[in-house]
Amino acid sequence: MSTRGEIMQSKVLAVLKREGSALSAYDVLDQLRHEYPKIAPPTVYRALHALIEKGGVHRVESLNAFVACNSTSHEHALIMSICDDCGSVEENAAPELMDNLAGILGKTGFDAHRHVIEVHGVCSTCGSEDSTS
Amino acid sequence: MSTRGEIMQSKVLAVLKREGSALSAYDVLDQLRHEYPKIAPPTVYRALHALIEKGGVHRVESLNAFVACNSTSHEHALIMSICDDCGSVEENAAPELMDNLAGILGKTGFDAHRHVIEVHGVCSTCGSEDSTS
DNA sequence: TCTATTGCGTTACATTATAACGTAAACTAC
DNA sequence: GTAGTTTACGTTATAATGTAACGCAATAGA
Repeated sequence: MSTRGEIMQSKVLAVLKREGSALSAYDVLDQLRHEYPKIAPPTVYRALHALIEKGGVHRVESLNAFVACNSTSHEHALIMSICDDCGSVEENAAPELMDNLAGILGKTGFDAHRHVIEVHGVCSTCGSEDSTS
Repeated sequence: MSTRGEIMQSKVLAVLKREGSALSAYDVLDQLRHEYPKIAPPTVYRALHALIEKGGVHRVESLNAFVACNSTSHEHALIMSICDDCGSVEENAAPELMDNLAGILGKTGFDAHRHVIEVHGVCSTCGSEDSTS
């Protein structure tokens, strides 16, 4: 096990954790440039891919962005609630929903490998604020 | 009501329908170049956005691609099953699953506006084929 | 130490998507 | 029908996202 890549991975993860919201790979890149002025996209993407493998980071497909995993139990299929106001991303495990989904797809003969469940809307914090724009 | 944009929209939709699978905007562009040699990305994206508004086309977020809607009833929230072997995309309406999801999110105070439910895997056709690679 | 492996830095490029602007088509009113 | 308005088009340019490929350097194992 090489520990070589893990320095960069922990830096990337730290950046993502500092924000509660999803960041694009290039947002992460910009943050890391302070410490590593010559860093380039492949380095960031390599770290992100490794972190996704490990489950420490999730890709938000509908934003082309990345977010630190903050679910206590590392589920492999979860619901992501994305607030279009403030950008926050919440994770929810919902085993019954997954069972339900598996049932529906099972009937069609589809063999599911990966689930992307992303819900866009307004989080409770933003929703309860006065909408005095 | 201008009918002006609809010519291009119907061309784009025709291309997407000819394939059962998801196409990138640039795949569509290449197809249309036969008929419109000078067509450029904004034209295709404009048509795609209009078609998505109308419900004739869905965006596949996890592929950055587009697919013609083939569900009989135009549901506004559906499950897309994406075969990673052959690229085919199936739509399934699942009202109970949506209710289930709404229930889970309702408890968290999240107000859902748009659902992205995409399942990657292997379709029944590809799954039943001999895997003599 | 020697060697194999792995991931890094770097350059370059591929892919996906949009901004901005002038123009032409279609619609509206007269 | 013609003037004014709107709308989408074509065009150019560029932004944003993501990867291929290569040589090198660090680590691991013998």
